Parts: sequence; structure tokens; C-alpha cells
Amino acid sequence: MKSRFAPSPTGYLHIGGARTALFAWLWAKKEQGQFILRIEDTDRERSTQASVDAILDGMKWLGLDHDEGPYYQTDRFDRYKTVVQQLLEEDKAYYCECSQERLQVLRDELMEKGEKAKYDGHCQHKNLTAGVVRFRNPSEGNVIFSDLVKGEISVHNKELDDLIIARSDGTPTYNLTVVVDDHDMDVNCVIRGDDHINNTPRQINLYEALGWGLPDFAHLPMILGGDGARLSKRHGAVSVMAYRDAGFLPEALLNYLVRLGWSHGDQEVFSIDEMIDLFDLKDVNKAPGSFNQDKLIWLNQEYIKSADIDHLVDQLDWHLNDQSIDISNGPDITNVIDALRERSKTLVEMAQSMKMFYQDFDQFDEKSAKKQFKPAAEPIIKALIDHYSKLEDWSSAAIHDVVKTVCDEQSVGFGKVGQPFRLALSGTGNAGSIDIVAELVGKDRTLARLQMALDYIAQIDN
RNA sequence: GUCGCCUUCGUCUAUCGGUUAGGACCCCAGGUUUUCAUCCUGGUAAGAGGAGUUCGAUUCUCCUAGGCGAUGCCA
Repeated sequence: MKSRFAPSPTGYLHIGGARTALFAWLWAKKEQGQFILRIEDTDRERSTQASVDAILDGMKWLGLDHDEGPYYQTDRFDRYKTVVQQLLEEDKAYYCECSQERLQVLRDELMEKGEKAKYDGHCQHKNLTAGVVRFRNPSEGNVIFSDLVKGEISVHNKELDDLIIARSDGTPTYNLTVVVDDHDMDVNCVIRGDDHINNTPRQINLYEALGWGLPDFAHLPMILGGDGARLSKRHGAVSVMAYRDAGFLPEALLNYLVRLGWSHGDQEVFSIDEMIDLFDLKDVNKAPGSFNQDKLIWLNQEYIKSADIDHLVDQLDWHLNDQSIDISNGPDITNVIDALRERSKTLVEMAQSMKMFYQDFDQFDEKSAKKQFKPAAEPIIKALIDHYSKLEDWSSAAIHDVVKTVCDEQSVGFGKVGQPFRLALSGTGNAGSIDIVAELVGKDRTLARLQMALDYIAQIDN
């Protein structure tokens, strides 16, 4: 068994493409077959190297590795020419020199008459020797195939016209190259978006004209935006790498994508191995799905909570760099991650929260400071500084004991001490349990920040 | 216009003719908690419409509507 992902390099790897790639990849793994990557760059006007790189980067980040390729169609023009020539010689194709204008007029007329807009075979028997090359599509009968996800699909040959397989400059077009490649590369399971369903009967006719055996076809439903329209930029990020940048873990994205159009009972969270084990094309839904960022965020948080610490360190690296956070001068990053993982929805958030452990700040969040740093807090903070400066065992347990001692001495509840302390430590008030945070922030920084809080209160008094 | 595909809570989905139509996200309420978060409990919410087949349809068939796709010398 061999499947493939065959994007055209006219932009970044987007969410829909990634889902198609994932399903094709999963099915190959599941069937212990191969997965190949092919770049369909026959449209030289729109294809760019930057897009090729972006697609490769996206696939790599997602971990969707290929067994063969990447193949480039532009490397195979000689082969396509040979096939076109063969079709010409066998009279299964012919040259056509109808102008674009004539074709446009023809389409308009047919549409106006309520008919299917298709080529009328004007050059069919002219025996021309130049122009575009058209494939002689059968005019009778039906093309019927059994799609692995959609079931039986039937189209009348009457609906199909003689499609162009080579442009007037001699370059081949999609419907020809895809057939030649899938055949030559032994792809026997074509998994792609269902926007290709309409092309499939044409391609089947081409396979038959060439005397080649048919692959299985599996057409995946599209991914739509929240409003039911085709997913596009206005629905938020559509580029896979934009999700990396926004702080998502690749396995969270993959998990989200695999559940869009496929399910296994009530299970929501799947490891890669489980996906491979449980995935089955026959369980793929026919209906299109809408992309829902809230659920992706939930999954991302689930993965952040449970991920292997080394993996998080790896994934965080890009974000630390992006936010210019230097972790060499501060606590062990694994301890910080553990303190933060239950309160971070994304890696971007986590990196932001990490700043308080590695960077000093010169002011407190104004709103919180007004609330917490009132004159009444002064003796409490003074007491904390007093105790902590003498504390030798800088452990969360000892730090916690001091807070309790201060509560007793000042005859106040935990909150009266904990809240200003937390704000002093974090600058924003958002932090986990104060004893652990204080331990990680370190004795010197803790004392300096408490002193800063004291200075703030003094400045309010004046 | 024509052809093809699709249609269960707002969203992702379960259901292989008989269920109080289940789960998850979101949202709401309550509980745990030194803030936030985590965690726990509970709640709101669905079979597009119409025929037919059947003792019985979300499930099978047909029609309608709606959505998406194709109708390119794009892929």
C-alpha cells in the first residue's frame, strides 16, 4: 500500500492540507505501507521555492515524515511529454487551437441555454499539429467508482468534456500529471480533499486510455471556518506554522485535526501510536467540518499538562527565543515548567509567565498594586523581609512556614499576606502557589521585590 | 444555470430500525483552592422540511430546501 500527499507550492501548508496529509500518513502507517511527498509545481507562474520550503517546514514540525520524495513534477516533464505523445499517436488525444475568446463565448452561450459549460469538440477532427492537447473523453456511458469514504459515485461521460492535458507551451496540466505520477510511483491509494471528486472521473478515463490499473480513491471532506464558509484567513490562522508561533504543540494540532472528520467512540485524546492503531478510512465522515479554535486550545492545554518535560523544553526553545528570555540566569527550567504547566493554555502564555523567574521588572501592575499595596500591607511586607533575610533554608516548605508565622504575628488571614506577597513576586498577581514561586525566584530576587513593594507603599504615603 | 458531494446540540462527534438520542469543546451554576488556574459536581442545548417503506424510523428510499465543490491553457 502506498499513499501520498501532493500539495502545490502556492502558499504555506494550511490546516486543510495538513489534515489531508495526516490522514494519508496515518493510513500508510496503519497499513504498513509507504507515504510519499510530491510537489505539484506544474503551474510555474504560481509555484515558489518559498512555498516549497514552507510546506516542508510544516510537515517536519508536525512530524509527518515521508518514505519517498519529495518528488517535483517539474523534474518529470520529459515523462509527461512522452505520455502525451503516446496519447496523440494512438489518437486518444488531439491538438486544439481554439482561442480563449471562442471558448469563453461558448461557455457563456451554453450557460445561458441552461446547459453544462463544456468544450464542444470543435477541433476534434481537424488533425492539427499545434496548440493545446486535449484528451478524447468517452462520450457515452458512466464513470462509476467506489470512494473509500463517500461510497459509490457515478458521473455521466456526457458531463465531461475533452480536457486539456498539455498547454500550448507544451507543459502538462494537473489531471495528466497526477495520473502519470500516481501510476509511475505505484500510488495505489489516493487520499485527497473532496474538491477533487469532480476530477476523478476524468482521471479514471485517462487511466483507462493508458491501460493502467486504478488506485483506490478516498476523498476527505473539506474544513470550513466557523461560519460555514471555506476556511480562509479571515477565520484566523490557517497556516500550520502560525499555530506553532501561537504556542501550540504539534501533537495537539494533530489530535485536533484527526478528530475533525474522524472519531473512535467517545475518545478525544489520542497519542500518535493510538491514532495509527485506531484510524480507519471507513470511519471517516462524509460531511465537512468547521474549525473550532476553542477545542484546539483545550487539547493544547491537555497536552501541556501531560507532556514529557523534555519535549516541553524542546518546544519552548523557539518561544523563549522569540520573547528574548534568557534562562541561563535563573532557576532550572524544568522546575519552572512544572510550576506553570497547569496554568498555561499555550506555550506563548507559558513563556510570558516564565519571565518573572528570569527577568526583573521595574513596576507592578497598577490596578493590582493599588489594591494590594495599601499602608496596611506595610508591616506585613516588612515582617516578610525580616524573616526571609534571615532564612537559610530557602525551600518552599520553609518559605511557607514563614508566611504562616507572619500571619500569626500580625493576626491576619493567609490572604492578607499571600496576596501582596504574590504581587510583589510576580509583578502581575498571576502566579501559582507563592511558596514554590518564591523558591524558584530565589532569595535575592524575592527580597529585592519585597523591598520594591515597600518602596511603592512609601511613595503612595507621600 | 448544469453536474457532483453533503445535512444529529453553537462546534467536533456517537448511534450499525426499538436509547430518557450518549460523549467532548464552549457557556452557565455550585464545590475544592492563599489570587489565577487545575480539579470535582450539575445544567442549558440536536436528528433541515415533506412524503414513503415498516409494528416501529435519526438510522432505509424518494422529493424539496440549504451548504459546499466543480464547471480554468489552477491544482
